[in-house]
Amino acid sequence: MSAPAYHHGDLRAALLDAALALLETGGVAALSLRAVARAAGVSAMAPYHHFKDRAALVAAVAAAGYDRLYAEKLAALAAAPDDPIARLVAGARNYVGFVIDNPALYRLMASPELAGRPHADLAKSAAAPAASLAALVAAARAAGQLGDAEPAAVALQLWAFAHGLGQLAIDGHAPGADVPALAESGAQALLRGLG
Amino acid sequence: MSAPAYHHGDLRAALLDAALALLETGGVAALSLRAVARAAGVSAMAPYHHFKDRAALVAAVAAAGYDRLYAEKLAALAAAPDDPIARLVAGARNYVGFVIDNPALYRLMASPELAGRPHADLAKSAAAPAASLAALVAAARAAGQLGDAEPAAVALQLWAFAHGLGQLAIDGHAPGADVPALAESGAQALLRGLG
DNA sequence: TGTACATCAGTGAACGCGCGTTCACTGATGTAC
DNA sequence: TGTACATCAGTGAACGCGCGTTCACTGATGTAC
Repeated sequence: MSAPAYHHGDLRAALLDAALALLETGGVAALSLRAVARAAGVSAMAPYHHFKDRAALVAAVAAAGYDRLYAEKLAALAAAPDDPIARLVAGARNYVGFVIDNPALYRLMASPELAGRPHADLAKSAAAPAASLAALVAAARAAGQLGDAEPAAVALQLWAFAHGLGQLAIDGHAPGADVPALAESGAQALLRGLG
Repeated sequence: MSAPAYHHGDLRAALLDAALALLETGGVAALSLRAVARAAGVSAMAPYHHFKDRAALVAAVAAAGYDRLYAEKLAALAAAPDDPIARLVAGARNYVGFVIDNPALYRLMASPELAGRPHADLAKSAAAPAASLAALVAAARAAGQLGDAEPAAVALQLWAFAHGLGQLAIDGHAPGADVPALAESGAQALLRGLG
């Protein structure tokens, strides 16, 4: 609780925190095992007791990102009282808000570096947001609010819009715009046009 | 014309070609000066006669990407006889097609690596697609096809949709989908809903 | 037409760097008896 | 309660790698006279 103990206590969590901080500072390129260890005040080898290799660390950071995205921005919508379309629109706004608040983390989550070979924990974490989107689209469809549009297609199109808008925003292509408002009006328009 | 000459002839173009090939093979990470030189069959130092440093090479590759995107996919739409909405929809389809055909190149073009400090040639090349989108939106607006929607917002929302759909597709999130068709129907719906 | 010479476009060796990862180790902790 | 010992979580030195970039160089080309 004072002098640095030999055993850290919760080094895994500390490494993930350090990785997140490095990520937002220097992007994915800054996410080296050595830098993370350094930032956590631990020897270069210590992370190997918690992560098989660099790829495992990167995947764990991304998985934590999906967990936060779902918990902070999407989970509440599943049980909200509003009608499905309104919840989808709110979801788009929230999603874009997450991207803007965590640019480097989101870029990592969407990075092709992870698309390579599959990582079990990551796949599980990434599935929650996708499932909540699919459920809302299905609910809207069941309520007759989407005409006869194909649910999987609607979900993909809505996701694409939110994903793209968030990326453009964090890449500096929407200077001065009220991006969350554009997320809402765009999602609304897309759903209306598809229905 | 036969034995490798001391003077290459057009090493700059050869280096850009080699860079493109490396990019599609191994992603941005594979785009090192040494690897490019190696692929072009030239010493590690030769590229420095054509590019100030690695960043300049990367920017030149991206600029070439924007040039191709505009020339192959967008330029013809400016003068096409169809009404503006139809041309915007076709532009979205073409844009997504480009992304799918050139995944690594597109990722580089959209990469934050380039957003850092500005590169004159790159900015010029990137401006052409943006300008053609803006012009089509303005034409649609003038033709009364977009109600009183704000043109800059419509352009950004449409771009976001195409950008996001392309990215999701190349990241493997649209397996089995007819992505260009989704680009069309989504753009159509978005524009209809916004107008 | 010939020659001198500046310039251009390449070479090749070398540097220092941060990286991922290996190896053999050691101190701290927990558990069986 | 005490002790033996397995296991866990850390250390620190060392490796080999590809990289960007520097330096001093050299062969090929083009131009002035």
